[in-house]
Amino acid sequence: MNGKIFIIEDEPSIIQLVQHNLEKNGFIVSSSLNGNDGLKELKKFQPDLLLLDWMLPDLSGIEICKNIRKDNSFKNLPVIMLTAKGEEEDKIKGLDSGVDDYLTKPFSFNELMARIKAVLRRSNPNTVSDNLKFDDLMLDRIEKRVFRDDQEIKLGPTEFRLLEFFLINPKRVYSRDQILESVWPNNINIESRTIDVHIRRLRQSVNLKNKKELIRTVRSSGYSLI
Amino acid sequence: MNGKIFIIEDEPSIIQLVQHNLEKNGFIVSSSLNGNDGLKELKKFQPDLLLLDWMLPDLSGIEICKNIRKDNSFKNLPVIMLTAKGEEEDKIKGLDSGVDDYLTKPFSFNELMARIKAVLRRSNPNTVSDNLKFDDLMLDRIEKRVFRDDQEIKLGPTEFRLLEFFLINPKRVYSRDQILESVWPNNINIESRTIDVHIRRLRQSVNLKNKKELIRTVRSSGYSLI
DNA sequence: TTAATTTGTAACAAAATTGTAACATTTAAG
DNA sequence: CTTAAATGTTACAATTTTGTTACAAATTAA
Repeated sequence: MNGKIFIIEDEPSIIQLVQHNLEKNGFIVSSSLNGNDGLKELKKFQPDLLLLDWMLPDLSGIEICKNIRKDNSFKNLPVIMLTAKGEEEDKIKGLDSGVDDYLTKPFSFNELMARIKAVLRRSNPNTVSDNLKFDDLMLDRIEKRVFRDDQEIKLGPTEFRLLEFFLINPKRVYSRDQILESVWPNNINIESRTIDVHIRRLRQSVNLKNKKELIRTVRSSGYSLI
Repeated sequence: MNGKIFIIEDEPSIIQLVQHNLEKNGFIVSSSLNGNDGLKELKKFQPDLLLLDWMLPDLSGIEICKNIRKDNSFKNLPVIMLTAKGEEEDKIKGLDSGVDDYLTKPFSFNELMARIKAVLRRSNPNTVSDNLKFDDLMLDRIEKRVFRDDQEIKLGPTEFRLLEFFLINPKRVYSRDQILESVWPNNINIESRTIDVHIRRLRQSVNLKNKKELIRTVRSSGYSLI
């Protein structure tokens, strides 16, 4: 992962948390605690993406966003807006002002990361290197391929999404409900037993001979990688 | 070749010659006849490279160059300076002001082209690719021809753009929506199934006998080269 | 203009994927 | 050991997705 991210956010603890984690993930990060400083710094920093707080001491996030869109050198700068709970009703307004995505506080860093990747992938594919690795397994989200060591593993769409899901937090145990919610398109109704079958299919593909089992069953809880 | 080049030059005949030839080579070109206009236009045009005449009616090329270097959004804009004979003694001064390369008038277009390529290759490699290659496939963007090994492949316009699109990021999987957005002129409405048919046509042309399949179908995701 | 090429879509064929049921096996508790 | 619950396995029909072909409309060349 590489690319520059700028943060405008008045809550120092959030800045610290996000900045630290983004840097750990290979991004170059800079930030401002208010809108006016932010707009100035932005010019110097030339980021690939902007994280923007909705409520700031001086300018609102929306005003900043509109400012940015007027400036030709930032015309296509992707913006992710951070909003506090209860501001949801304003979402549409925000989207109209040219925001690329939203995140409601409090959010998990993983969620933020996912949004950042998604947005960057659209605007500037080179900044996002998207390989998920675990043990001798490698999943390439861009080429949609999976390898174990150097041997390619062919997966169907659902198996791919399932493995992708596990790889984001390997080792973590997920219940069938959690898996269902994250891996299947929303509002779909399938039996929880169906997941077992897909796990079985995934296992069959992933467990090459002479390789150790990668998917763990946690009785009465769910599944995880191991 | 692709990329945007801006020219600031007060001699219309030179502009015409250079602009015309650059466009024939796939560049998008815009120009101004004096320094003040040029500086304004530059902002709008956001070029990948600037051709700058040394002597201009209002500002000197050097002044323009210094101006540009002060502006953060142009910090790394490559500049090639055009000088008339007899100004050589000033070359060093010019280089200090942040010019990337020089060309003494009169110059041949080929010479200019060589310098442009050299400079662009350093600053922005993606803009300098006359032909796209992948495996035994070669697409010449200038002559609009495609070869597999040495055998020419005739493609229709849409097939050509489609292949060109894939060749920029081969291996990467694109959804039908992404393909549609990038390969078809904006605001056009076609069914996503239509892409399948064009893929089929492209395959038929590209897959010569005894050659391996080059276009991969990724079920429920899209297509890529392979 | 006419002829030739290119393009988008519909319609059908083929292939891959999916969900579920039914049965088998394993596990944990008593 | 027996039993019940949870999970593994298999087969299969239904659905979804993609491939293929044909054709009329649109575009371009002659």
